[in-house]
Amino acid sequence: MSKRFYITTAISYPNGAPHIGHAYEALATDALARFKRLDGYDVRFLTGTDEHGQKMDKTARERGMTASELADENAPRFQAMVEMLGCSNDDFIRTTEERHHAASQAIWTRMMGAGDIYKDSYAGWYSVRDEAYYADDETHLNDDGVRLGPQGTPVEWVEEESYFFRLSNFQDRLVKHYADNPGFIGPDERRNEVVKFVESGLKDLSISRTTFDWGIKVPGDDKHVMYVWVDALTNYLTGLGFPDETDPLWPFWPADLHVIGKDIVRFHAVYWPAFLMSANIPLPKRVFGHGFLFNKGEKMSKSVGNVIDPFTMVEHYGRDAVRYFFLREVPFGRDGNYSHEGIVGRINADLANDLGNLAQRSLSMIAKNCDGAVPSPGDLTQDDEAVLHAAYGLLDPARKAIEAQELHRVLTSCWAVIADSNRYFAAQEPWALKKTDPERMRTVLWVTAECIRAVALLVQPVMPDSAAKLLDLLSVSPDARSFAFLNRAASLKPGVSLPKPQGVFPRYVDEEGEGA
RNA sequence: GGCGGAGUAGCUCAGCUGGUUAGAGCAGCGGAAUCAUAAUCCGCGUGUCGGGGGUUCAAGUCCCUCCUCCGCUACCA
Repeated sequence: MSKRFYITTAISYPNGAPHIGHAYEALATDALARFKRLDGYDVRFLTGTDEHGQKMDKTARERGMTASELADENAPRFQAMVEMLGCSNDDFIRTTEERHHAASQAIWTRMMGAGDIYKDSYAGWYSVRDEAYYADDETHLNDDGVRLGPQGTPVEWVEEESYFFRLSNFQDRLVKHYADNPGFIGPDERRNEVVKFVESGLKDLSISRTTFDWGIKVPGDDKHVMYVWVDALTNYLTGLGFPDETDPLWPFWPADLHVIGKDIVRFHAVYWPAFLMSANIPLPKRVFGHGFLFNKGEKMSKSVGNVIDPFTMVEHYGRDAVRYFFLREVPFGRDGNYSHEGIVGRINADLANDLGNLAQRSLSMIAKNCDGAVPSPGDLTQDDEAVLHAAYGLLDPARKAIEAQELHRVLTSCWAVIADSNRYFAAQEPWALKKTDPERMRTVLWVTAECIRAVALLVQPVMPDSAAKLLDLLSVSPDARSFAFLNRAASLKPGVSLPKPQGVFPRYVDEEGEGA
């Protein structure tokens, strides 16, 4: 039985349309999932939507609809986005589904049973304008005797009955877990922040609300709905059949990797493990917080008008190009920038010129000079061996990079081999060998095709469609495309006929009058 | 305020436990080649490594200090 690998994205909050940040997380996670699948793992990849909570309720009211209607309107747009991006998720969960209500209530009951949930009242200064509670020292009295919050808005003292989770009891266990499992939170700067945060002391967490009812009912107390995060985080369990531990999917738990945005690291690296400890469920192995995307250095916002719709983007540049751009350009875990110029640069320089043209120049020589079949190589020279060695040598470092979610590194090293191959091709001058030494020409073409095969195999996770086209051009059988074939033993068989070469990565040409 | 991170070529960044003339990619300039998607290959960088001080035979690389920027600092998600 192959090794299991359970990977998730955060679930998206569908109070609006999907934006590029959602797309980024989904495509990156998909690339990681595909990599693991190609590397022989039995992968389960879950994504979905987080549909409860006050914000959904509020947005729906503003639009004169129910939260449920709003969720039903937007959730399909997220599903469509994931599909449009070519994501290979095995499931798409919506937290409004019955299965999820059952799972959330089950984990609640377990935490309650462990004695970690108690009922009390939540009291504090509440600003209606800010929709936020403030601590005593965050407020002050102004000259009129009115108490104001940090934003300068009036606050009032409110008390709300609430269930609390004894988060304070988990401080030591969490700190120990971070120390014992240095890979639990990535990248390192995020772990640092979380550890310091937890070490500075944890307060119990209010985990129910009575001020609105758009949520999952607290078991045995219908006045309360669960705090959205209790519900949202639990989706990772629901996706595997929890609480039915006889579900065939349950063995995938604990999750190998939760891919999330850096803004919600705390929920995943502090609250979530504490909930699981309380419910006596094993902890996920790793939580990775990726960075944010900026439009030419500016944060995307509707008011600035620089929000990019992922659908538009993919339609315009192509799915694989968009996937490649984000995963190559932005070191995963850091913030990144995108711009029309940046994307076009990657499409033309990396895809069309470096890889696309390498394939085209070598494959068209094979088509014209080798009867359209894989050429038969003669003895290999040191130059041949060197470039092949580099190509076959891509896999091990790539595996290590993926363990740390460093997708960009995989691509950088692939392109280093592509550059090697172009240099090799130019230095060997097969077009000259055609007249002087046809056997040597065939060898050079075979070696080049092998390099392309290796690279194509390894870029499959990032550009599934384009990589498939490349492998088709090399007549690589569909069942010979996993990483188990990324070696010399599986090299191209001389004599196998090849289809007529055609461009895989078209060059991007700006349309007339198109702005950046 | 507290904690953490970062300031290196026009741009984006590598530079681990201090040690030959500080590197890569992109952009720019010049050349070669013509198999190929006008793609490819070769050559070209006098950078105060944020400022100042210090330790050392030797410091982007350690210590001190100052400046600038960024992140975290719990109940919207």
